[in-house]
Amino acid sequence: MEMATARQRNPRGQGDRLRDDIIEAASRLLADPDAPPLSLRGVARAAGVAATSVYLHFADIDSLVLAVADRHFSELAKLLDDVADETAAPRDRMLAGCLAYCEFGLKQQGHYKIMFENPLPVPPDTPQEQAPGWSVFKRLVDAIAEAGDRDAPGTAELIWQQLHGIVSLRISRPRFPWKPLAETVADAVGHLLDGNRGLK
Amino acid sequence: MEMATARQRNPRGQGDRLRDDIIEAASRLLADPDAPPLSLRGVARAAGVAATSVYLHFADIDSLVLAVADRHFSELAKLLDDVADETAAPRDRMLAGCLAYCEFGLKQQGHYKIMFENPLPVPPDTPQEQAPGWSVFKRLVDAIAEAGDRDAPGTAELIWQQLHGIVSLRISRPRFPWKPLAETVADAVGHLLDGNRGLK
DNA sequence: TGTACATCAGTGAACGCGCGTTCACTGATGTAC
DNA sequence: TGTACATCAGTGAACGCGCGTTCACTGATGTAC
Repeated sequence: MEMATARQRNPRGQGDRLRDDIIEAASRLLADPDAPPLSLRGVARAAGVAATSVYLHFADIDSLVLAVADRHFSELAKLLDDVADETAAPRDRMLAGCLAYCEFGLKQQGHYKIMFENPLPVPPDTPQEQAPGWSVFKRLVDAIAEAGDRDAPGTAELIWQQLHGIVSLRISRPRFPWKPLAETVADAVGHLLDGNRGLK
Repeated sequence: MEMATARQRNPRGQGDRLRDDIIEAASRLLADPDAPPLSLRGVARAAGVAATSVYLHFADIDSLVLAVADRHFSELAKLLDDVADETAAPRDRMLAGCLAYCEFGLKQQGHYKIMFENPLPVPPDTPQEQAPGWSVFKRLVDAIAEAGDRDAPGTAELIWQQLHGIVSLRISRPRFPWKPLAETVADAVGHLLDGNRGLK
């Protein structure tokens, strides 16, 4: 029964603010990685609004989930940019980005699952560069290229898969005696980067 | 409306056969990675049995899901043993096991998700060695040790995470232009094994 | 040999609940004349 | 300046459905005497 405090109606011309509130509410509900599947009525309840009001902004829950995911992809991209700005050496910058990715996933487990653990309901003819999360992957490729790797796209593919495994398994196996996160990430990336030709 | 053909009642003393049929039916429903959440009534329907009959063998769906997962963990362990028996050289054997793990996950996407993509409803005081999937992880550690790695548990942790990422992302991003599976696995494992100290 | 009884392997009706979706409605705020 | 009307930002009742769970029940098969 997580009712929001009573809303007052938005002023004229600002009806879109409800859209934000609904995304916010859905995001709150999805934060719990073990949350039951999102329901339209549940979201409306959490947003403090009539069930039917959700229809004013979203055709169905799928497009709402997509909007939530989009929001968090932007958030993650911004986070990665911030981290990159704070680090000078390209290789350290790349590593810091990888660690930040994992920390984001482990702090926001429910959101991470929405973003990366099932196919998002995107139209089937969407080009890769507009696929959800593309901007995040692109940042990884660029960081790896700047770190001097001779096959940045290939290495990025490997490293992304490694990082995702690190996050995903720690979410699904919280009781496994994992090594400390920073150590694991540094170790894994160190091995995968540029074939580890004695660079480390 | 996927009704099974009409059942006849099991003979006396063989009531446990329904238990198997229910697990079978649930497994069938869970094979689809995009299947809606398992429902008790759905399983009963698929097993061709009254909804209440599920209670004769399972207290709730959680324990049914656990039974399904257990079954597939055994199946995967056996598969890995079979693969190991067919390969002589320790390093090749290890690599073949890794590839088999990924192929299993990609062929049985729904089951893989149940097994590895969320915490299974196991009692919180279960020791690691009885955690679901432990036997699979143990096989990986052993295979890595036999391949001559000097830190088999540590390397196994890294490789497991890598393999899981490979499978999980290919399930959730089916339209991403992934490299061929065997190539990716060989490449990743080659880098991670024993610090890749020029062994390859 | 018969027969009463216990057990086993399920069934079927009924309940209350939350869900997605529809439809007509409300009431404040702006705009045209 | 007044007033009719349009628009905007939602609401509330109602529907049919599938769900988990309860409860008393059925009917075949074995067992005791």
